[in-house]
Amino acid sequence: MPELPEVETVRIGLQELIVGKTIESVTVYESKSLPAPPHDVAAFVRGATITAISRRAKVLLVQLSTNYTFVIHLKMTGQLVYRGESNFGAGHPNDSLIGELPDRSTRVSLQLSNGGVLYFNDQRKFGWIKLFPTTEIPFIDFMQAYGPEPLEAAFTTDVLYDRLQRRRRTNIKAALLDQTVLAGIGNIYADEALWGAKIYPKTLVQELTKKQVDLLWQEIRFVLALSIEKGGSTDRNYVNAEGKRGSYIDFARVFRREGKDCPRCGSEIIKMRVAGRGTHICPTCQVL
DNA sequence: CACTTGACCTGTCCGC
DNA sequence: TGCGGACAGGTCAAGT
Repeated sequence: MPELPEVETVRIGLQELIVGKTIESVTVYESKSLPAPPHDVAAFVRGATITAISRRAKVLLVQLSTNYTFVIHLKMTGQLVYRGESNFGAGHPNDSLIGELPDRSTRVSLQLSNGGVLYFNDQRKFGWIKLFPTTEIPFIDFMQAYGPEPLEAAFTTDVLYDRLQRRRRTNIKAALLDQTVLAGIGNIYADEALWGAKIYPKTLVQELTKKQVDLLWQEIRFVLALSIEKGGSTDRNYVNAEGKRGSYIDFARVFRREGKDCPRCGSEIIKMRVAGRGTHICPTCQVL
């Protein structure tokens, strides 16, 4: 579900809503979602102040004053929604996509000292929250394996070209979804960027010209930045920290637009299967 | 080793 | 309406 723009949108929202607030208690509705002895977690975080929210790849990091950090992966259907102050005890905002909380997909909640509550909802239970000592975070195996952040200045077109060399014999769609090549792209933005660069998703990485990679680099940055501006994509479950939807999907050129016209050439967009994932292309613009 | 497939879960949608 | 099957934005372990 949430890819880089969605996770970044949640991060921005949480930064506004919960930084500086103190954790009073933790409620675990589903132990799979917070895989640790709950008593330990509750004891470690009680009384801790939330000092910063950051993001690496699709992972959110909620840093606490006690030198511990919550590491959170939303996977396909995870949501982090804050309810407090203005709407405390009064149901929910009218423009929120979700209703009264907790609901049946609520897995964990954090009660804050101001009366606000942060809810972790996750319909499919793939997502998780883990607590780590802050100093250990850079050494966690999956954190070490992540490729570069595509929106950082250090991510040049040459960096993309070099990173792609580790998956020369697979197709470009699978390579873009590989978080060790570059971090943060998922199914939506892989399809959108490949359409932008006019690349057929089954093209082998080793067949791509440098010129194609340059264009792909540009399109990756374009779609990710545009989506953050639009508050991410709400196709099904995704909502931001206020429970509101994102609007990138209204600007999508191919994703979930099968049967509709390609905005560039007017051909009918088709859906196919690549790297085990539903893949949307313009059969005229994107050819081998 | 590089790469692909199935499993993890719940919910929804589509065809019969 | 009911029921079975396919599918859904991510990532691993297990398979080839």
